Amino acid sequence: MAENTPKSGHHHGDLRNALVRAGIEILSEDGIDKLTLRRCAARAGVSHAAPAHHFNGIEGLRGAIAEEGFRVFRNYMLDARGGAGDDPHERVKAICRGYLYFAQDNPALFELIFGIRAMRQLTQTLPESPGAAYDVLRETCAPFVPDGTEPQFVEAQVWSLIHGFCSLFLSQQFGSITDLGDNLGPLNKVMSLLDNLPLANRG
Amino acid sequence: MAENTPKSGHHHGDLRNALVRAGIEILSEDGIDKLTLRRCAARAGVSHAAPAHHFNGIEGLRGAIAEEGFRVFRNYMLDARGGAGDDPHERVKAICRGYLYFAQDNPALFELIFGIRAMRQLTQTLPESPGAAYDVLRETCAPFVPDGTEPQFVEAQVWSLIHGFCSLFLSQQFGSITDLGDNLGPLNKVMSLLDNLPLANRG
DNA sequence: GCATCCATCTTGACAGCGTCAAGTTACTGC
DNA sequence: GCAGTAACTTGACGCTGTCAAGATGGATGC
Repeated sequence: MAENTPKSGHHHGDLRNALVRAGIEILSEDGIDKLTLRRCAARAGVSHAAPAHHFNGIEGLRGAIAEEGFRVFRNYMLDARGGAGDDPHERVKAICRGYLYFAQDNPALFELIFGIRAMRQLTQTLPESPGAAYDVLRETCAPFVPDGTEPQFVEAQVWSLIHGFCSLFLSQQFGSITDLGDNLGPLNKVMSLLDNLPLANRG
Repeated sequence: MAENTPKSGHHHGDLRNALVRAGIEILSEDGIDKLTLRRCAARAGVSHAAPAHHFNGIEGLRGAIAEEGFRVFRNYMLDARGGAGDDPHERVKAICRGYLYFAQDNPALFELIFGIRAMRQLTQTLPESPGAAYDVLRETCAPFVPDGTEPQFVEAQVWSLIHGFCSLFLSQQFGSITDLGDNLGPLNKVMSLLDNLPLANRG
């Protein structure tokens, strides 16, 4: 990332990436409420108005951080799926595990990229990042969509289930059944709804 | 509501409820970003610092509005379930329909009460309101939980599925398949995951 | 009937926020 | 070496939540 534009060394050199990095640090240390242009500026050691110049306002900064967030998110799913075998059901459950691990490890980042109005805006203004993450879902769900039919339905089933679970998990709605560190029991139980997902018989 | 404390007519008489009402109006007219203490004060015709006195800060105001939101939310589920018959699967799908209708009719209120950190806080500081709504889920899921076992698992399955669906719906992730006003096709398809939910055989 | 108390609400101030206009700095192209 | 321009600073503005201090007026005690 930092090697992307190393030679554009005007004053700071790589302020844009420094600000994104500062923002991610603030997110994980202080939470989403403390993610402000001025705090990012202070942490990067520049004036209070510098970030606005690079990102065209707070929404631009959040978008840039979200891009990085989607990249991390996608890697969580890919890593989890890499450890699964070839069984299609197992692969779906694997990306869901990655989804949950990402939420658990990066709660504020999850909130930033999956907040309702944030997500709506992101899919419109910079669709590539969520798109690349969605592709992982699409590939993994492919064995379940019959040839010639729309894939969105199966994808919506899987996505709704895991997204709802993670959102409720982060807001501590499963307090009594998910307060253990890596007890995946509740996740597995919820995900068992997908056990009956029929495989498409391909011609 | 207004009749709850009619006699405490000091200066304004019922400022607390007036502020909650103003807040709900602002939410539906201008969105969650515009819900501020000062705007509520202005709409209610009082000084800028009056709301803080009643609600002990912005979080208190949001909590009071959320209480009302949960009441409305619960009624949406009850209304939908009232129109369903006795079939347990149909009743579950009915409350999910109510869940979605609530989200559709009150997107900003949905965001207020179901935002991740908001929800976490609400279940701790004023658990009665979300609790009353949760009871509707619990009752409706009861036919699926075997005697003597924990009900949380089935509840988590249903809740995750519908909560995820509504969150993604509100953030327009199902754009191409849910842009019709009352086309419940996508919801029904996603909810069909629950068709195989086994009924508990009661002794 | 009157004094007192106190909850209710107002006023004024403060720091932090995003944003904008104007100015300064330093690299780049010629 | 000079002009042009991108990068960044400075200072100001209005809006936000919060706090301290003051004003108001109904309720209570006598």
